[in-house]
Amino acid sequence: MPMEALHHFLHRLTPIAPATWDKVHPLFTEARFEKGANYIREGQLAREIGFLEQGVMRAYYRNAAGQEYNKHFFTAPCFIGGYASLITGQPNVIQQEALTDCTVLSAPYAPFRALFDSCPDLERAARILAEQFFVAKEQREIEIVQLDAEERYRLFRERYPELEASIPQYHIASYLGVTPTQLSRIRRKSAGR
Amino acid sequence: MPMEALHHFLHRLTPIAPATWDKVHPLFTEARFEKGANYIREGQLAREIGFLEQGVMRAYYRNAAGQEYNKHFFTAPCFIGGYASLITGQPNVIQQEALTDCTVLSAPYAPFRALFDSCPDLERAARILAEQFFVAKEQREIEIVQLDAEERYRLFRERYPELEASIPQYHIASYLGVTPTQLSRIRRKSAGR
DNA sequence: GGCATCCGTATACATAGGTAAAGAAATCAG
DNA sequence: CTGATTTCTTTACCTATGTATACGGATGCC
Repeated sequence: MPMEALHHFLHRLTPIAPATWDKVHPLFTEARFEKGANYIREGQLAREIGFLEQGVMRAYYRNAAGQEYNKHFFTAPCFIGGYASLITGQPNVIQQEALTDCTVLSAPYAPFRALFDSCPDLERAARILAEQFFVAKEQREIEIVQLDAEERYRLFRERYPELEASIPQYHIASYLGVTPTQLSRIRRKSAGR
Repeated sequence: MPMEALHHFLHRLTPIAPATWDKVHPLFTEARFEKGANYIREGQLAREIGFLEQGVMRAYYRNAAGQEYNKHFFTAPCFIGGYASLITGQPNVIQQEALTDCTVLSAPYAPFRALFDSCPDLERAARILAEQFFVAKEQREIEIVQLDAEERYRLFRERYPELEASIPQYHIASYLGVTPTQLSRIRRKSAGR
């Protein structure tokens, strides 16, 4: 089956009728993004929903001073894209960049969402996905506020054991909300263990 | 119409068929919570979904050391309840406390969610609600990480102009992620303006 | 009115983490 | 291999904010 990973991912959210899948999958087309390429850019309206088949991406926010904050690391398989912009119709404030060579399935969001009317199972998948996104965000909020950088680093290593060795440390520092300097101090301190 | 505010709130998310509303509203019962009362407690499974008709509540997280972090202020009308716990089935880690006398419509979540099967419009409302929750969380994450406490205070005052005068400042400090001491310093500094 | 409690503010000190700059190490291009 | 570039670490110094504590004003109870 083509787009096996996407089909499987949706199915784990909720059972998807074959008739629904027949309408969904033709919307998606495959594209490659080389390491360093941007999937979405800030300032534009998001119009596509993406599914990361292979690779690692980062979603980041860049403030007026040009400083970047790594909001999230996407590791395949998962949905990507400017979700908040898709939902609100406001210009996107998040950028997403390939940290490795990536394969992405991409679909225009308007016809995808239009399928919700005739495919309640697809809308259910979207509901569950949004709920999971919310839960993840809530958990991250508590981690940011309650844990210090050292504990957040420990959690990061547990959660993304493969990532640490494969991406630059300044990206990790940015995800943790500290400078590379501080991450280096933390690493030195915990090196004994 | 009874439960007018709830009906109106749902309708603003997406049109709700009369037949759907006829199944939804009997699930809800009204309850009063006096200032200081808890709506949900940590450590238990959330089983109810609530709708705040009147009043102000705070959602807070309490860590092992007993320190509290005010995650959110609910101002009627809005949904309340241990949303993450309802979704994941994991024990609730958030508490919600009435900051003023409150009126709440409460429904058991299991039969509410069961209506999604026969009422796609209700599932759509739930999807849109979850999406809005996610967008709000994403925005708050960026505020926490990108803004310093002084700017977050300025934002808080813009966003909840009535709240500042009506709740203790230590609750505001906790929402901002600083101590009352620090909020006091910030207030002194910006008093000139 | 008088007392107790709670809350906001102030002060002194401690600490996590930022900034800047430089050196060390690793990676990459030719 | 070699030089250039990028990344990681270290150091010195500085700032924001936490902790602990004390004080004073408000509020409420008797």
